[in-house]
Amino acid sequence: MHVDRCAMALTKRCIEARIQALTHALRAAGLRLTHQRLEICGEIARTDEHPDVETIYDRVRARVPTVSLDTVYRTLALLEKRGLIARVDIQSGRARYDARTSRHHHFVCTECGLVRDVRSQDPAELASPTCAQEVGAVRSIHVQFRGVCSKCAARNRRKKASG
Amino acid sequence: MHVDRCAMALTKRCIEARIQALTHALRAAGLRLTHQRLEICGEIARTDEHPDVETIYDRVRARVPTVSLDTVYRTLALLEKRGLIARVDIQSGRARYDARTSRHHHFVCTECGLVRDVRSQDPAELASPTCAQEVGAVRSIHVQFRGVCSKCAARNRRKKASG
DNA sequence: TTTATTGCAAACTATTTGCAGAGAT
DNA sequence: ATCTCTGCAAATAGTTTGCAATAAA
Repeated sequence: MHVDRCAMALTKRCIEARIQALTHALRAAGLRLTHQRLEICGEIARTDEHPDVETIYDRVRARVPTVSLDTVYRTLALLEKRGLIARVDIQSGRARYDARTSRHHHFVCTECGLVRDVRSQDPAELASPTCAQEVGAVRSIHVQFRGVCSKCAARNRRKKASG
Repeated sequence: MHVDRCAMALTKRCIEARIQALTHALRAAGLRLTHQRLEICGEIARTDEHPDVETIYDRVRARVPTVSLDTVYRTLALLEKRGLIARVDIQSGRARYDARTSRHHHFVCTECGLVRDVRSQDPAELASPTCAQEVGAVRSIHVQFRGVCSKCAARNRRKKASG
């Protein structure tokens, strides 16, 4: 019997739990749980295919024909801001270029946008796991460490102290 | 004496080598080494701050006032296509959302855009290296394995066989 | 009732493309 | 001389925003 060690299947239980987590968090924050938001939460919770905004919009529209694309954008942004869902692919709408061709990672400051090269210390870290290899042929590995750079952290401390 | 084990300084030698690599590759490919392209290669080679297109444009314009933004875009795209420089941040101009909150990585198919969750096998893999910690406080780690999914690979094989 | 949320439309940002003329080989 | 490359301008894609109307609490 073949056991897929990498499978991360989505059970009904799991979907329900996700919807609960999303809706409860909204309520707890004193935000309104509108019909639209409920359906958007449902769609994002019920899939693992990392849909883009347009796709979620289309699916929600099948249930709520009057929903607007803007509302989908706003709701997803809201959920992301609260850490309830994650945005894949994009940091900002801006491409940045790097002439360094050797393998390395990037530290990205989420406040000022600073990008600094980070040498990978552990060579093994760069080996693509068998899970990824099962999905397809891995050509490159991109690692981003996101956080707040020391400059921004210092600025924040100053602001806090003075404010 | 403090030794920065993570420093990746850019020496004059290194910059020259980069420019050589870029310009030679263009020539070798039978492409024209225009004044504009030379300056763009120079700017991208001489920095490690991962400038965005607008920034490169501004810098090149200081030397070549008549250069257009389009040319900068086109040249960078050309260099990237040939694997001479790398694009950071962006896969496509499209955000995708993920309701899974547990730590995991992503396999991204560069042909069809498929995104699949990849469980990280090695827990140590997720530890942020001290190099990154020196730049700032790491809040999250994003790992993307880019390549061609098995479906696309199969389609490519079929196309090749029939064509 | 109150105030957050919605839908519309318009604005905005980053990027791409068609085309005629300029310039590298 | 040839044919790629450039600059212009317009188009496009994805996303955000202002505002009056709507609906959740």
